[in-house]
Amino acid sequence: MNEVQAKKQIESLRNEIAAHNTAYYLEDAPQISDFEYDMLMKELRDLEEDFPQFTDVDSPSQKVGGEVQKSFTPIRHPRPLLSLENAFNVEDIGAFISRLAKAGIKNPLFLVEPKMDGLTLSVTYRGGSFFAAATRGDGVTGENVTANAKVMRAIPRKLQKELPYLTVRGEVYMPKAAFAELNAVREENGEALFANPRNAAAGSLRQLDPNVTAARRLEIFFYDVIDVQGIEISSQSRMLKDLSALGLPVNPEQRICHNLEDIGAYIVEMTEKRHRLAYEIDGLVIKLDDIAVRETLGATGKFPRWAIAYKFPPEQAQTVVEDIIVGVGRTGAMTPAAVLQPVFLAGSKIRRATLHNEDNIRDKDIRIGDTVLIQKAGDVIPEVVRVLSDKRSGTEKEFAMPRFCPECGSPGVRLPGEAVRRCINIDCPARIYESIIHFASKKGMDIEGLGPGVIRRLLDEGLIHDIIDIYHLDKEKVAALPGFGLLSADNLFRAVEKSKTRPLKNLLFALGIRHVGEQGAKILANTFAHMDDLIATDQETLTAIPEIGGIMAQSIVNFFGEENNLALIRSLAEAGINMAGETQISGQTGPFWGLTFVISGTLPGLGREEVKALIEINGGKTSSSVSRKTDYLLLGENPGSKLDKARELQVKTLDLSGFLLLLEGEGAHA
DNA sequence: GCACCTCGAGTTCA
DNA sequence: CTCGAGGTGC
Repeated sequence: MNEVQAKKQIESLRNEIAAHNTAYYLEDAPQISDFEYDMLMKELRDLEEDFPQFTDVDSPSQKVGGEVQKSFTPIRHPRPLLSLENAFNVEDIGAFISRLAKAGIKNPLFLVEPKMDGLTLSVTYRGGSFFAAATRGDGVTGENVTANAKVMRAIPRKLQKELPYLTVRGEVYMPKAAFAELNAVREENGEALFANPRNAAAGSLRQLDPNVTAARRLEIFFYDVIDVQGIEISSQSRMLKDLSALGLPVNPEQRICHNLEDIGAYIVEMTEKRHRLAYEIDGLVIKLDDIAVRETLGATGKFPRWAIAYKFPPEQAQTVVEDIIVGVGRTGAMTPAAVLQPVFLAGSKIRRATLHNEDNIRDKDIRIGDTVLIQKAGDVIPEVVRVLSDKRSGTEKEFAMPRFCPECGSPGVRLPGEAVRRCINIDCPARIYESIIHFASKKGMDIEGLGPGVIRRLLDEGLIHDIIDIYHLDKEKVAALPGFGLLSADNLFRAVEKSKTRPLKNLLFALGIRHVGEQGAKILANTFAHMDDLIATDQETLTAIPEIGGIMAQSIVNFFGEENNLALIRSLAEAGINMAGETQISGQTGPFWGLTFVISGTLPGLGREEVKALIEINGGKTSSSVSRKTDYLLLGENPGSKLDKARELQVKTLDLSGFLLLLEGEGAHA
């Protein structure tokens, strides 16, 4: 094809796609199938790739799957969308029921529904017509996704009855089959795959371009009325019938239960049945059916008292340990990992699982060739639960921890009383590589664009050998690297330049002094006015600092006793890196003064570090684990074991909206 | 010396 | 998130 033909073809494809895009906005306009639409798009992309001279930012191909969308307008919910307390076993539900009994509720009636694994959407109708839709967001403020919800066929434009006003809450999901189909197409097109239907649904709904949403099959089940004029709501079961009569999709799978036994039986039934459902569920929601009774209960902290969410136990899978390999970390720690026969588990393909240390392998008696049961701890990190020993054939090989570093051959030493074996060679290539990653990381010098991949290449090409080389890179040589250009080399240089002004605490963390982590670095940077003061100090002075004991002090003194390290710091100073400490934030002020927070799970909208900074600015402290001294556990999505601990110790919990309310209200000590 | 808080270090997949 | 180990208070 010549240029002229290509240009013509590209234009006509763009027009055709644009026409279909507009058609999606119009009711009952003729629609092409998802498949045809994708094919048109693919053809356009291919052509644009072959003839980049015709590439145009306005092309419909550029609007799909591009950059992360950030321009949805925030919408404040009329009433906060509360999240539910979680139950992980029948005992938790038992406790929930006894709490109800204690509150004087006799013969309660429960409505139990599947807990859809999707994303919450609130939809508003005015005069019986679709008006707006918003995501849950943090519960108080969501994102306006009206344009996208409008193209979802599962959400009716008009209700069967003309209510003056209705805001309902539902869960958007992508059926398993649609998810599989979508991923198959994406794979064919060489696009990134979605990990699971929920991510696919979320990704499809949160699109700048509603055409993408329209092309995906999204469904919704409604299950709650936030606000209504025109009908009386007396019970959950009645409400579901009413919603259904209005033409809103409602999950037919639901059951009335009278007691813990009923609920337990339903859990058993659904645990088995859930794999046969067309959509994914991650638990069951147990609600008091009677709305009037609910109102006598109200809400505790941030959860309504009248409902609880049961979560299925983590999915487990069987696989075979094909090998056990040993990696070497920044400190020389030799960490064994199981290479697994790839297996799908909870939305991702698992190939490896950490085995922590040699003792763990011995305790669980894990051998190469064993069939093992794995699960994801906290829904993310795979772990070997146990060996299925009756599947042993006798050909399995016992694993022996190597005595020498697999990277450099130096001895690996295990100190008495320690669980890990460490490579003792300070110049071990693996250790240098990991040290540089640590140095450039976010909590370290925060050099954007200098991640593991780039560092690997710079090392391999001999452009860097050590940390200090980062500040003496040759721009032309970087630009000449495969995959690099003038622009990316320039960006890297700018990021390196920017890192020179980081606060001292970042530098101290970046240096990777043993036993000095994020917290330790912060304390040191607040105590010493300058790096030179820290270098000149002695062990005694260090030990006198709160939170710094003998071992940490020793480690710090040792570090600055090494000529290599001093030379590195001198060179860094010459390169212009900031060495001045921070003036301590003083004063006992802020709404959170004296309060300790622990964060669990992922927080929608806000990053963990941002929340942490927010707490500290307001005088509060954050900690990584729940204890009796914890004032609040801040709950994100999918909280892990910290929630169990908090419940055990009766620590108060907050979700993000409750947290923000606390901050605004300044009633933190009430 | 012990119990209990905290922190550090390593980790998986998209 | 989990594990191990350092720091502190009793």
